[in-house]
Amino acid sequence: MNTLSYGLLSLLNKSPRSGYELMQQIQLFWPARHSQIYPLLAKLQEAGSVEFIIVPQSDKPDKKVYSITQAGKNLLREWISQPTADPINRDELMIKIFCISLTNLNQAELLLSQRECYYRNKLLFLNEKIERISLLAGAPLESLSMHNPSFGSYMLVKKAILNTESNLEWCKWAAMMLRNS
Amino acid sequence: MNTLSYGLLSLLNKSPRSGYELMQQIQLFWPARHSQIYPLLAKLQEAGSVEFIIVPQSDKPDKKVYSITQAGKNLLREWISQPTADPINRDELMIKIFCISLTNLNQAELLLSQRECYYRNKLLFLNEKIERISLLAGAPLESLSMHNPSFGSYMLVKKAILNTESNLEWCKWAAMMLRNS
DNA sequence: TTAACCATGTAATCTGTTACATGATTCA
DNA sequence: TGAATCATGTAACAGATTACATGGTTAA
Repeated sequence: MNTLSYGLLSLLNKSPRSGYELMQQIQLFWPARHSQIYPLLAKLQEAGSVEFIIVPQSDKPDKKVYSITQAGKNLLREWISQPTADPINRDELMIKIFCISLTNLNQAELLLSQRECYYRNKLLFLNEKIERISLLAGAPLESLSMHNPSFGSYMLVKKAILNTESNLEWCKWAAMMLRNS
Repeated sequence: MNTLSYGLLSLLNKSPRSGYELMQQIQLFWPARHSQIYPLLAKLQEAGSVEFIIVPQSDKPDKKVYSITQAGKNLLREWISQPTADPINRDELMIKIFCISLTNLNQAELLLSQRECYYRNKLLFLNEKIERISLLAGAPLESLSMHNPSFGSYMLVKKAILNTESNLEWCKWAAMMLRNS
């Protein structure tokens, strides 16, 4: 059981999903490729933490829809009470910015504007996401209770939005610092 | 040449350092252990990107002090102009918060307060760091030019501070959301 | 007709963590 | 006396990425 396994269980704890859907939806809090997810799902199934049914589809390929078992829920609950590892952030851009004096102003401005664009798109995506959560929750988001099924998603997306906004702010500040050079 | 290698080169581009010092100083932008760094330094040296001298110390163990070579600088400069990978963030806490409804309010509040404490300490550390940069730079930080040797560090620490503040903000907001449950 | 999306899987490789190994100095 | 810091290295293992493999549908 590694962290990604718990991530998969946490999604399945909300509702049954296929491996493909899990792969798409876990990106926001634990980036992973399908080649990592499919073998883990098989292991979780062998261990009795999840089970699946094959759902035939006419327009698309058939899919395996996984559900969490009671054993899986217990595992997840136990894990929550164990010590939490520190967050890990790795960003190539910060290395490049750190030694930006090796290149010229244009290069530096390009790097920053590309990243600003990335964060802008991310914000658009996150705002769409929060609107979808709002519709699903059926209540004003600010008054959501911990037991509302949408609560977890809201907390997650809210954090992603705050972080992305602070990153955008930094991009603008950094570009300004460059222009004043 | 992987990203960590460029991270090491970017530090050596500022000034010569030992493997041990590199290990400590790279944590802020690319977390890595000494067991990853020492073999990479050996490879970089074989490739002619860095060189080292052994500096004997009386009170502490002798150390290898590495410097970047011209070839290393060229490598680094070329790398900056190549496409930049998206940033990667992984945080166990977000998985736990996502399925927090499995546990009780106390558990949830504990998780958040522990993380808040972590971010508070990080902020203290970063503020100390920025003061040291300020002393070193010998000029008001807000007017630092791109070619000042402290510019890169300032950009880096500034981003870390903005991010940590936004994370702290989220922690407080999330705790409030819980209390209103 | 070409690319994108849906859908699942395995193999090879690279990256990162934990553990093993050694040994001096300093501080509580 | 025991823990922490300085200092460098290797080995084993776990985690993550890229590439290989297959094949249908849909929209530009």
